[in-house]
Amino acid sequence: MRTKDQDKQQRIKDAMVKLILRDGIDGTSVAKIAREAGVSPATIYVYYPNKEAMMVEVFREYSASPYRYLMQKIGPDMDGGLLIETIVRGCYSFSREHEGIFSFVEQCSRCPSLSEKVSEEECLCDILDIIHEYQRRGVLRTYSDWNIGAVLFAPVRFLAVNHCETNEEECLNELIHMLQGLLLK
Amino acid sequence: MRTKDQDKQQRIKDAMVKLILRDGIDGTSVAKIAREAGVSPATIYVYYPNKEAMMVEVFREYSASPYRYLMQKIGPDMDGGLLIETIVRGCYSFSREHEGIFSFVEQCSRCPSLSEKVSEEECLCDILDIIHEYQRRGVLRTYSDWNIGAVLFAPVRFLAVNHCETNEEECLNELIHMLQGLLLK
Amino acid sequence: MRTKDQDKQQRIKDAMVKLILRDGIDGTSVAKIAREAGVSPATIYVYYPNKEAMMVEVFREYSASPYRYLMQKIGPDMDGGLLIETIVRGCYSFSREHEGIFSFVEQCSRCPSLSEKVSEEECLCDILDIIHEYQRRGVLRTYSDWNIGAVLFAPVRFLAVNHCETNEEECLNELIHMLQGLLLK
Amino acid sequence: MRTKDQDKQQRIKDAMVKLILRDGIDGTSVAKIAREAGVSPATIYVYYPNKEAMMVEVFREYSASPYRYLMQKIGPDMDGGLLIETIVRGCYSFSREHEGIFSFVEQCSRCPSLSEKVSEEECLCDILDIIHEYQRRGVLRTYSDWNIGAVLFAPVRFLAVNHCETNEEECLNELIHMLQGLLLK
DNA sequence: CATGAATGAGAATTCATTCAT
DNA sequence: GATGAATGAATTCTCATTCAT
Repeated sequence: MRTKDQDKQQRIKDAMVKLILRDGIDGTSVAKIAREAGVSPATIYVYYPNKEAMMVEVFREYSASPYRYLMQKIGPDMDGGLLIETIVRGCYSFSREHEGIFSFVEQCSRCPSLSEKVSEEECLCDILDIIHEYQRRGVLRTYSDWNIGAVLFAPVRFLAVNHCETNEEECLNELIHMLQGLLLK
Repeated sequence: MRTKDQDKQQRIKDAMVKLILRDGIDGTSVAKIAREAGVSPATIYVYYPNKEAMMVEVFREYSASPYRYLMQKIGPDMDGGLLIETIVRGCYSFSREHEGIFSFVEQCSRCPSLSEKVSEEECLCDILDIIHEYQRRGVLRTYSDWNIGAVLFAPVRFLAVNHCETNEEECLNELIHMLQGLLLK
Repeated sequence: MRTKDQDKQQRIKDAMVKLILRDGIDGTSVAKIAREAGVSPATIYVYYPNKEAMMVEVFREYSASPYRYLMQKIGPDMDGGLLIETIVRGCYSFSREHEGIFSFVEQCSRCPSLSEKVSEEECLCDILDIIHEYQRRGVLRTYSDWNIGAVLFAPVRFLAVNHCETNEEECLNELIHMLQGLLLK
Repeated sequence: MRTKDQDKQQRIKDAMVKLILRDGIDGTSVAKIAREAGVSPATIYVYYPNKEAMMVEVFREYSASPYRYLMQKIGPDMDGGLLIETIVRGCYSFSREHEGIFSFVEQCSRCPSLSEKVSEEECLCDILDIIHEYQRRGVLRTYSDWNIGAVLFAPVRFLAVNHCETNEEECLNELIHMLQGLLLK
């Protein structure tokens, strides 16, 4: 018995993400993924029962990853302003450092068949816990979770998606400033 | 006969939008669109040179439509608070009244091959002109266009995409309130 | 608009029958059929929605054909003995002259998914009407339809399937003789 | 350990027969058989060199089984009428009690690549020896072996295949009566 | 002996597009 | 302009079989 090759599965995921960044979900076939990953198309079906399930599973896995990335940047003793800055800047740098995953998740979350199977909510969970703590301590204003999520993450992703690359830095600083004014007490 | 043709082309667009809402971009073929529109696949090629061009053209056309929709709701004599409320509420109601177009544009704008051919910027143009006017009159704070767009449109779309249907109304009111605080002088 | 090519559809059926005779149902793919018929695999799907439906439709069509063949050989003024001889000999010669169709029908009628969709009964209908007439006229003994069908058709097909090619003629004569004794009054 | 192995091999055969009854020869893959048998696909290749050989071997084995089943029912001191009744009734009850094997053999015997490798003749052998004995004793008429086989087995299988389930019993009684008339002196 | 992983070849089917009318 | 027929290329996925343990 040969044992399942963890590395192989990772190569499949990487290939998928890379290709979807380049060609979009609808331009990415199982055969292409296999070629890019250096495995046979049939091998993919050892790891996933079908393309749809593969997409859902990888989407589920990666949809949390920007939040995991953020969690590592956030320290427990940050003040409110730094927290907001860290989140916004972190969101943006994630989209640059992990362009593939970022684009992959953005595409999947807009695709009806996929988005209904993975909820953004769950991923937000940990971050919201921290926000709640800051709210309890009177550092951040208390708005509903949906709106906190909406203003903290959507605008910076908007910038990332639309590649306003001129004045990137200034733009980001301004947004941070805006959100600090909006959310800090 | 002009009427007939335009009607046919409209049916093709409607079919495309309807199917992409239901099945996603990658689940929507020319044949399906033709069937849904009640025309022959070949007929589609009378109006568009190929599928890609069709997608781009319709995307281009519809990507401006939420902004056109907004422009009709905005009056020249609104005060700043109402302007913001109208924009946010308009964005949201557009996503509900034109679910297909909203989802279609969201999907296309995340699809690499399409998004690079249609810029969000152009569509924002008219709205930004109005915002600039309000800024000049000292009603709205002056932030860069990108950030104005980011905070005015991205969060409300975030709510629309994630279907936070419980407390929809409250949520929206809160967001409006937040943005008024952020943008009004 | 190109019109559907009746000849093309016939070539598809012929190819299917020919290949199933040679390679069996499970050795016959759509691609092989297409190649044999000189059309593209995709063309087959212009005529049939899928392979299963194609099989069922052609099976249905051909399952009646040995009986149609027989009907042409049977005259209204035959005496009972000749009727039986004609049926038995006709069955046998059909299996020889239309080896493909014979084998195709035999295979399909044993295949669970196909046989449940096409009933032998219907095909027997016309022949049984004639038998009934002979029974009414007191020429043939009255047995149930199922048993009439069973003894008239099954044994001769048994011979055809098992290719008892030595003494083919004698064997057939003997069987005719047996059935005349059994069925004639 | 011998027991274990034979058990495994039997499970493979059982799985094959069960699946072929349900899905037909062409719907039954090695992987499915393995899953149904609770073994690895690779294990099947421990017992058989390939699928074709497995089919042939099991077909050969099982093609004799209705005749073995019959042999157990036939006593040496039966009179001719009872012999015929026992054969016909036995054939029918075998098809009901061992539906899978019956359907499996029927399918295989129509499949060109398999039927040419297994001859019905051999299987009939023992039964024919008994028939010959009855013929020698002047109890049964002397017809050729092919025709004896044809009338004794084909009609009752015809009934079994076509599931004339209404009046099953009467139908069978009638057929027995017919064949007694035909074959008894 | 027994296995799950792995695969090249091929399955059925759909695709975007063009052809002939 | 409009169409259904036709198709080469590509799709997703399964196949029988072998490999490595």
